[in-house]
Amino acid sequence: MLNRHSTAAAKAASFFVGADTQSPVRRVIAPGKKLAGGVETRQVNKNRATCSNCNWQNICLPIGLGSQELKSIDEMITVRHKLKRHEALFHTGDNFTGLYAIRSGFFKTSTALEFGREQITGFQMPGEILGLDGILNDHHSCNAIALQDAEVCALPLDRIAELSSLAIRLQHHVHKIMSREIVQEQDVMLMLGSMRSDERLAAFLLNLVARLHDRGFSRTDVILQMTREDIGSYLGMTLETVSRIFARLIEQGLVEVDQRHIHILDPVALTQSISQFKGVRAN
Amino acid sequence: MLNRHSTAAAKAASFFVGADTQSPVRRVIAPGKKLAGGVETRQVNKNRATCSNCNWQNICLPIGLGSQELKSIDEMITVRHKLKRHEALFHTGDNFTGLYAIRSGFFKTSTALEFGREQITGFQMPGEILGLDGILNDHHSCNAIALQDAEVCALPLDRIAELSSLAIRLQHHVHKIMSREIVQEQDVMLMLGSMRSDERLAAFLLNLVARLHDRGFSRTDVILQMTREDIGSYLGMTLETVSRIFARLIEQGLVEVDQRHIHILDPVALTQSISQFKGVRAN
DNA sequence: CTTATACATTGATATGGATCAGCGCACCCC
DNA sequence: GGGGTGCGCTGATCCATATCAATGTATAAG
Repeated sequence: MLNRHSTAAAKAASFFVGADTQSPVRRVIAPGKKLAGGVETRQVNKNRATCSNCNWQNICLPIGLGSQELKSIDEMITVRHKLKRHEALFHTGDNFTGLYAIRSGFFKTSTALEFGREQITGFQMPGEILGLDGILNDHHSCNAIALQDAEVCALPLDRIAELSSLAIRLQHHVHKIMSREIVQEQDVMLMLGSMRSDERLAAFLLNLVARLHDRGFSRTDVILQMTREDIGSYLGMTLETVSRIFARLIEQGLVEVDQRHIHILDPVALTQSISQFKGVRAN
Repeated sequence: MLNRHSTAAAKAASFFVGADTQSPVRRVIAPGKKLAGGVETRQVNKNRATCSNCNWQNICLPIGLGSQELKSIDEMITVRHKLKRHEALFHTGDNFTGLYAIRSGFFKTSTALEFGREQITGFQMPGEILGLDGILNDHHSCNAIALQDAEVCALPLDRIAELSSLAIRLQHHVHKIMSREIVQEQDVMLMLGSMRSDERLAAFLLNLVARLHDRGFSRTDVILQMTREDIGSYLGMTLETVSRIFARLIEQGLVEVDQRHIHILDPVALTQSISQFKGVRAN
C-alpha cells in the first residue's frame, strides 16, 4: 500500500530514491560538518539502537507490527554502524552477514561490469533496507556507498531467521520487504526500457519527492545528494543529458534548480509530462 | 552459485530467460499440438504434482534440500494448473494466493503503463518461480502469460509460511529465491542502462542458452518462444532493431538464424562483443 | 589570496536507433 | 486453390541522445 500508487502515471513515477536535508516537515537530519569522504575504516558504535525510539518505525522494517513484535525486532538489532560520506557499507563480493536498515543518510548501490563500466542500480533513503542481494550466495553482488554521513542498523542474518520463525507475521514481513524490492526494480526496468530521457528524469524526481514525503518531508523540494553523473548512470543517460533536461524543465516552468536544490513548481504538469503521448511508441 | 557467473562479461550475460524445445540433451518437453491461444478459462488439474517425481528438482525450489525437506515441499504443493498458449496465469491486480513453480512451458511477465504502453519485464522457464511480486500488497503487479502450453505447480501462500516456520532451512530457501530475483533484476537494469542494443541482444541470447544449459539443453541452440516484439520490449528497443541486429550477427558469422531457431556459431566472440570497448562510455 | 579539484552547464557535431513504409513468408481457414 | 493474418525482414529518413570540447562555479587545499 505504502509504496504503491494506483494510477498508471503515478505508477511510472514510483521509482526513485533520493536524498535530502530540506524543508523538513517533521524533522531535520543533522547534516553534520561536511567531512572529507573516502575513509575506509568502518566505525562500530556499541550504542543500542532500538526501533522503539526510531523516527522511521512507520516506514522501516517495523511497519505495521504490534508492540510485542516490535520488541522482537528490537532484540535482533544489535549494533549500529556509522559511515562517513563516500564510505562503503559493503562491496561486491563481501561476505553477507545480514541486512541493514538505514537510520540516517542516503546511499547509492552500484554494480560493475568489466573495464570500468559501472551502473548505479538504486538510491536508498532512511527507513529502507540494504543488502537483500546478498542472501542469494552469501556474498554481496553490488556496492553500497554512503552519499552523506550515515547511520545504519545491522540486522544479523541468524537473528532474522530465528525471529521470523518465532513469529509468522515477522516472517511474512521479511517476505514483503523483499517483494517490495522486486516490484520496485521492475518499475525501474519499465522506466529504463520504455521511457525517453526527459520522462525518466521527471519520474525520478517525482519518485524522489514521493518517498521523501512519506518520511515527512516536503512534497515539492529535494536536495539531491547524488551527482548528475550518478543520476545519469541510474537513468541510463549521460550527465550532459541530465543537465540539459533540467534546463528544459526550467524553461518550461516546471521546476527551479539551484545547484542540487530542486524545487518543483508544477507537480501536475511534471506528472503529465510522463504520460503525454508525444511520440510515444504506443505499441 | 547456480545462477551466478563470475567474470564480468559473463555477469553481463547473466540476464535472460528464454524458451525452448530444442536438441534436448536430457529431455524433450512435449510441445503438444499448437492450440489456438488466448482462451481465458484456467484449467485446474487435480493430479498431485510432487517434486520427487519432477525433472527440475535440482533447479527449482527443492534445490539442495534433504529428503525430509523435500517431503515437506511435496506436501505444500497441492494442485497443478495447466495453461494453454497465450493464457494468463495471473494479471495485474489479481489477488495474490501463492507462488507458482513452472513445470513445463515458458512464460513472459509484463507491466502496463497508461495508454497501451507496456513492457516485458522477464521471461521465465521451467524450474523458475512466478508470482513473487504479489507478496507485497497481496495482489499481483504484473501479468504472467504462457508463451506455450504450460504447467505450473501452485504453492499456496499459507502453506509456504507454515512450512518455512517448521524448517529454518526451508525459510532461508525462500529468501534465497527472492534474493535471486532481486539480483537478476539488477542485472537487467544494468543491461538496460549501460549497454547498446547489439550488446543487449547478445547478452540476452547468452543468458538464454546458459539457463537452458543448466536444464540439460544445448549450449548453442535456442528456439525462441517469444516474438521479436517481445524481445524488443524486454530489451528496450523496437522489433525492427532486433531484426537488424540479428542480421548483423549473421553477417559477422556469430550466429545462424532460421525463424525462431537460433544457432550460436561462436559463443566466445559473442561474449566478447559485449565487453569490446568499441565506443563504450567507460565512465 | 591563489590554485587545484570536482562538479555542472552549454554548444557543436555525430550517430544509434526509432519511425514510417513496403514486402515476403508461414500458417490458417474457407 | 485463394486470401486472410501474424510475424519477420529491409530500406529511407529523422530525431533523441551520445560524444567531444570549452567554459563556469563551488569547495577544498596550499
